[in-house]
Amino acid sequence: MDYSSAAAYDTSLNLNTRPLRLFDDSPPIKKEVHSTGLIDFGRELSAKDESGALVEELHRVSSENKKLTEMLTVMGESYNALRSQLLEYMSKNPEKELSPTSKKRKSESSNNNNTNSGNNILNGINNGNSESSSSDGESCKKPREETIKAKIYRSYVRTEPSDTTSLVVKDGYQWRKYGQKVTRDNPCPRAYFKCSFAPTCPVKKKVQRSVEDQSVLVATYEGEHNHPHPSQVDASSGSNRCMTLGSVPCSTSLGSSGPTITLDLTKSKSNTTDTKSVSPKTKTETPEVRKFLVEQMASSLTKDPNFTKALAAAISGRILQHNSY
DNA sequence: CGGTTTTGACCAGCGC
DNA sequence: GCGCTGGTCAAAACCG
Repeated sequence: MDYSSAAAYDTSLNLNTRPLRLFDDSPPIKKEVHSTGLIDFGRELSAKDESGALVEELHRVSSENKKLTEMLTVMGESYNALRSQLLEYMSKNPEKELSPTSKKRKSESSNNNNTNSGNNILNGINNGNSESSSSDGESCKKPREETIKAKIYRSYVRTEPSDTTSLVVKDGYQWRKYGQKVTRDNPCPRAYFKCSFAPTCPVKKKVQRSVEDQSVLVATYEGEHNHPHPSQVDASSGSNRCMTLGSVPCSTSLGSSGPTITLDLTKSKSNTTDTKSVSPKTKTETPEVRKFLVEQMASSLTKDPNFTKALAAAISGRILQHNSY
């Protein structure tokens, strides 16, 4: 997931996580003092200007805080509205939604159609419900079908544009590749992985490049890990391997244990330009792809009821951190 | 030497 | 029944 693509739709929060710039190496106040040549009064003017600037910054931070609170409220309302709509729709159309077909392959193809249309922004939240419902009606199916009951998640990972051959999605887990296949609707091969961290872990992963934008890897996870995350087991390795998706600073991961969201608030605006330079492919991808990526990201964020809390805590923590200096 | 990757073969679902 | 397709298996190759 790349926020540079999201920026095109102005979904970024555009947060000023460094509101106080008074202690930078080159504060504008001192420059102004030097430029006016009032060296004798510079110290006094600087103190007055600093206090004035402090008040101004305080007002600005307060307004931003208020703005953020409003945004969080709107986001929560949107989430609730979206969720109620989904529940209402599912209650009205249980047979359509829960059991599109009784056949495995058919259900997946319909799933792909939803993905390509870009309308189903809730895709990936919990396709397992529909799958399990469909398989419940087919109890005579072979044991292999039982794996369908597992939850299915889909995540999108942008890779280096120059790297068009790798099918590696770094999500922190250990995967063993057991197959590769070229599918009909996509010239790029699809790789099949099994979780090798635990011998009994049933989770499988399919990785294939997007047809529309080959710099985007589509990873489909099936099942839930029956073991803790490797980063939690091997804490010494640390450093959030799971969230280091290539060089992308911000990412979403729809893991089986629930969505894990990282907002790298430490990145300055200058770094966002670096992100853009990393993925010049953004210019060539279609608006549909970008819109879908944004919708995927938005759904990943809004689906987590704790997201607003975490976001507010992170922002307030950053502000307080800078205020304490 | 053990784990991983590659790759052709095989199997099962589905449409005609 | 047959062909197409996706998913999986398993032997060989590869690698640290």
